[in-house]
Amino acid sequence: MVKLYHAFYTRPAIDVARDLVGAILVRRFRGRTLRARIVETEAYVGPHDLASHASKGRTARTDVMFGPPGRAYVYLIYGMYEMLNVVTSVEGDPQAVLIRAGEPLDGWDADLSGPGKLARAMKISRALNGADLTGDALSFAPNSGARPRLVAGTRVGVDYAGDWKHELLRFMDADSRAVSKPRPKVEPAGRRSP
DNA sequence: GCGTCGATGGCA
DNA sequence: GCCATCGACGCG
Repeated sequence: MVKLYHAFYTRPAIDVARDLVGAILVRRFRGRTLRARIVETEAYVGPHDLASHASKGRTARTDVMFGPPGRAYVYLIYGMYEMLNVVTSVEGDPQAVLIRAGEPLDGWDADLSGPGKLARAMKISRALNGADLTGDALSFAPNSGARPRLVAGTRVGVDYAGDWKHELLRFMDADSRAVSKPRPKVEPAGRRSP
């Protein structure tokens, strides 16, 4: 299967975030392969982005974000959920894309409609923090089907981020039902219940 | 359908 | 003390 390589990740997080919607996440775990079609992402665009962990500076946790692109940044949140991110841009410029939701492939039945649920179901934990995404355990394959109809929204759970909370840096496949819970407040044009 | 709340641990 | 979350629960 075709794999995305370093050139794909060596770009601004906003571009990578948009291009990852529709791409395939491939996880190899104990001899099995789990695949999912990504339907929702968020971009964290640099140290000046107050919603980004990198705005706190380089620490033990955020160290991977400051390293080379094309690696996984996985952290624990709320004491029980792991979040999968992809490091982008160039070394020294901490940008990343959060993988928020996906649809299981190959007849696999799973609920991947949220970043915590996706990571748990795909056996992604902090053990993969820093993992090279061109490697065997975790990788992405390009979108091979029709390009998804993209919609943008504000990022979830970043009310503390000042003006940055209003930025439209969340990208979703408008036609997927697996998009995570806080749905964008978008009314379909020309239709309303009586 | 929507608002509220608690779980649970690492981090600054 | 705060989280880039989730599921359970109460409501009417």
